[in-house]
Amino acid sequence: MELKRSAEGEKGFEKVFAFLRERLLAGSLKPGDRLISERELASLLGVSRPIVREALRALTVLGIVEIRDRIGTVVTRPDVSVLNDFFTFALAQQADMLDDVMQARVAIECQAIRLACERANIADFERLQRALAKIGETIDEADAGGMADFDFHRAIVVASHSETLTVLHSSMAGLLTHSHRSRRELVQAFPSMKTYLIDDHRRIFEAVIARDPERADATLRKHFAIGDEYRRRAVVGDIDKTSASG
Amino acid sequence: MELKRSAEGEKGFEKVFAFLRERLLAGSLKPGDRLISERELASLLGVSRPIVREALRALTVLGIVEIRDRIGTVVTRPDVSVLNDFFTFALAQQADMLDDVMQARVAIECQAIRLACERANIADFERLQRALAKIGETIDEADAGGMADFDFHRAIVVASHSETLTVLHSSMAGLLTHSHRSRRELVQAFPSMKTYLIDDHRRIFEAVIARDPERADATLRKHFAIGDEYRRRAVVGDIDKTSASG
DNA sequence: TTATCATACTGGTCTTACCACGATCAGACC
DNA sequence: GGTCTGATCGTGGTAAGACCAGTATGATAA
Repeated sequence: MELKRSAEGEKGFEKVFAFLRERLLAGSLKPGDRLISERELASLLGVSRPIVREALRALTVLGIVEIRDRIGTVVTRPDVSVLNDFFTFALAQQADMLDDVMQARVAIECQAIRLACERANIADFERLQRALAKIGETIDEADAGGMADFDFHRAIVVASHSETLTVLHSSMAGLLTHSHRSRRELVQAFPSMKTYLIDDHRRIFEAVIARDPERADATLRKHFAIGDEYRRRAVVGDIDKTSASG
Repeated sequence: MELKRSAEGEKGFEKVFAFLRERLLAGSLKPGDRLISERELASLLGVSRPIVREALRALTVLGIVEIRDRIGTVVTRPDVSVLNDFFTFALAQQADMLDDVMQARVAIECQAIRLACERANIADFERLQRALAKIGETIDEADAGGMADFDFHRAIVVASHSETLTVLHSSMAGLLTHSHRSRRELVQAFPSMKTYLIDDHRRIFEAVIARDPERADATLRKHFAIGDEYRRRAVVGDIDKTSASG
């Protein structure tokens, strides 16, 4: 009983969580490792099994460990789903967050495309090219078109070879997929969007090929701005077909 | 046939979690609301209290609810700590992620400063000015200097008035604080860093004041690039300072 | 009316116990 | 001797009941 006070009032759950976090952060617990059993952990830290399970469950939702039924608890590589969950909940309670998330997406992609200009390899180029072609093929389809659009943008982020940027971008994917689709549905309303979508993405692609970060960033940024403009026009019902691109 | 098992194999925890998620996503549970007690929830869903606590704990680490001792469980506004925890763990298991996180930070800040140029108000300007002054005052102190540096950058993000960008930036704060400090420790080694730090931040400030997104972005980006350069030089030993006691 | 206190909550935790299944190894069979 | 089989043990998954320590609230006493 007296050993419990290992760290100033840590209250059971905190104790277990801190214990595991320590090992995980210190690196003594690495992905693939199997934790000791819940019972051992419980007796080791002087807490009950339910408390241990609370801590393990907490680490599970954080994507740090995975509880395998009748097998044990193993450390996993950090997973994106946490961020997905978070954004899902966050968005549900703050609908106005969508614009915010969009801003974050722009941030991530514009940085990613700069890195992509430096780091992209042949495979990345090919993936981008395929995505670009797909955009042209599916220009008249809302669903497939939105998918192709998203794939292209994801290819940019992947080409940055930055795990963190990819993770962040993916975490917003769920939310933005909807955005992509609704944008695609505007194609029928704005014929000029076809050229906008195709030409813009082609210009972006070319900038990456040219390995010109500034141009790529600027082009991508303008691409987003024009997309916003279209959406704005759709909202106010200002249906026309002027210019585009630019 | 039993109602308990009618929920398509949902295994207790999943059942509770799904139940709460449903309410949270549907909006019937909003921030500030107090959930029913654990005991009620348990009997309502036909599970035991420890299971309910697992689910509540899961929501807690996701920053969705807050369990208040002897008060109850209340729904909170989405909190940053989730992302903090995630990035902390993720980084611990992938040390090479630090550079990646830095890239993400650059992404967030460069986007934030663009928004700040549009949205910043007087209070934001004042906060930036104070942070700028602080940087000058603490130029010779590693700890306080690093703090002032970070405060300035945080002020930029805050001035963007974007919740998501702020959240993301904050989530990387913990990791990057260390980076800031070590960078500050280079000041003694590179006297030229003093002018770099002061002048750069002043130029960034001025660009925001001028509400010039392009210039602000470019200046901030250059600021980061120069910082990288200093760090690179320090790594290759292009200096000869008190190499010990680092 | 006010102040005090008993009581019925709340969450926080522990304990014990059972289940179903995977892993393992001993023994039986080939 | 080698292989297959099966019982046992350990694992996670869960239930039920109990206790503690505070809080909130109401009733009672001043």
